[in-house]
Amino acid sequence: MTNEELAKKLETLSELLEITGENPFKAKAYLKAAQSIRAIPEDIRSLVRKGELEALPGIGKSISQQIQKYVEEGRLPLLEEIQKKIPIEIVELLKIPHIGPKTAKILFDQFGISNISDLKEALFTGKIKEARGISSKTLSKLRAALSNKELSYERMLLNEAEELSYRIREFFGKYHPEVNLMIAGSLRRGKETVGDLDFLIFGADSGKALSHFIKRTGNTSSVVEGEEITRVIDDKGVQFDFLITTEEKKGAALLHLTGSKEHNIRLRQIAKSSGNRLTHEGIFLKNGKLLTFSSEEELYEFLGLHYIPPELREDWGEIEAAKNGTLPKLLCSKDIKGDLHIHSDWSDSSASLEDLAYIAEHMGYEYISVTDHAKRLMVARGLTLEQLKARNEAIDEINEKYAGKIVLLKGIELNIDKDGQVDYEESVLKEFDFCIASLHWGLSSDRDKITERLIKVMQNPYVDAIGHPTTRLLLKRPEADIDFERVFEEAAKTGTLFEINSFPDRLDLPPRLIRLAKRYGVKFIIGTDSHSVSHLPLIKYGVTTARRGWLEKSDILNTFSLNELKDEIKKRRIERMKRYG
DNA sequence: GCCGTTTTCGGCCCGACTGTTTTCAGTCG
Repeated sequence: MTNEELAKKLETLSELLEITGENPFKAKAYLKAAQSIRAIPEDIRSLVRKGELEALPGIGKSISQQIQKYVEEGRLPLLEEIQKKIPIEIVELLKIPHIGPKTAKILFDQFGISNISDLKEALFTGKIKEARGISSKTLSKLRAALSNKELSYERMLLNEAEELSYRIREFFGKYHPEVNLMIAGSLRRGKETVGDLDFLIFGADSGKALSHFIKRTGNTSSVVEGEEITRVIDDKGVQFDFLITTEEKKGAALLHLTGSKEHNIRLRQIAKSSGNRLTHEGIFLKNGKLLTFSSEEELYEFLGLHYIPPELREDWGEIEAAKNGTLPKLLCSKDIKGDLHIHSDWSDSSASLEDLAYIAEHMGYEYISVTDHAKRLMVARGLTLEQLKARNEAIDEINEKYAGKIVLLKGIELNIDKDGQVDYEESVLKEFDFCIASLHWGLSSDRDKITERLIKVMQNPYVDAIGHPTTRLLLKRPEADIDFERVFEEAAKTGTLFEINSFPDRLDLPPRLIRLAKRYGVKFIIGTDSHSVSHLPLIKYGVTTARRGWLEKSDILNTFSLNELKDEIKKRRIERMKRYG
């Protein structure tokens, strides 16, 4: 049982309450509770044990009791009660565009439809010809939505979303240079995965440019074209939202379209508490007069807040921090002095050492760490002792050739075996400048077992960092079940660094765990896990993820100069040797 | 159901767009 599982259950409960027509604010309360649980890094079971559930925002007496039952007996009493009235699976229907709680209720009441396959059958066999409360127009929209359903739900990885947004930019830049386009939404916040692309658009003939864009995407069946909002879904199912605004109003519009929704709600509450109304146009004062803002900075200032960078806008405490002036001074890309997780063609990358040196120098780095796979990872051509020796000599040669330009550190990516041991003896390990240890097998074994493996490996004096710690693959494989409270508590003692892996399908650690680790005093590195020279620029996604985890320059060891970095690694190894060696 | 530095009761973010229920409800972000 994980926080995520409980959050999903509470969300389902919230949706069922909406469908059954309960007090909508009660339904919202369950949704808020779900969000609260998803945002915290601590295991919900330990909060229940400590009796601290009600300290979470949006969780009061009643929901706390439900959660307690769930943790102790694996059931939510309210869910069981509602289940008697309506099948739980009906929440599936809400995923379909144009079906909300009211329409779902109508479908169930009038036709007994409670899942997608029932609905499909009913729609396509003509079982539903007319319904009270659902027009024939809506029915044909539903048919359209269901016939290409699998296309419309997918989320994109951050890099895919960014590349797509550049193509949209190019289109407008080429054909409509007079309009201004600004990227907003979850892409601007740097969220790990992106559902749709949001753009602000302003300037002369924005409407005309958008009509052109709609024609170009070709798919006109699902277009929404209003005065202010244009929505298009392309033939791959990707949704583009455009908000038309003006130069004077673009600050409020950008804030609105960037979100997150939860962040916006908090800001509107703040405006409201002083009698004003915050909308996408600006601030409506008590007397009805509209104040406009051409930048977000001015708007935050009006609300009495320091400027909040988009990456922090999740209502995870940033508003309180902006009020008190305690926002972090976030890390920047230019702070990074080197990439500490790179593979070469000595193992399974396509990049030669010389390629890497050349690119790294041109990226302005001071050093990189070549962390080829260690011998037990056969599929990735892990290095034998002989190969290792030869590779290290090759690194020495490159370092001589590039002296004064870039330094290649002799690194390795070790495999953590089932007992928390790694691939080589200490006599071999001590030759490396930098060792990352990663989990590559046994990812689905039970919580205690994986946790123990990590704790054991962190006690190895030469294991400097843990690579892609949760082992998640975004949109593919969930996080391994690991007790990170125990792991980070131990890491604070062992001085083990935690990687923020920049590869777009990993972005691992996730931000909520970064924040937990930081609370324990853990330090971090950012690595790309590059397997080709083209991967080195992916570091920016690692930086974004670190920013979403509220990290500052001093939290990340690869913002240090080479000498500082070496000293720090040495210091930490000596400390571990004293304790565990 | 939750919440409170004006409140333990009476609120709970805000608006665009659509379709149709000629004054508004439902969906969406």
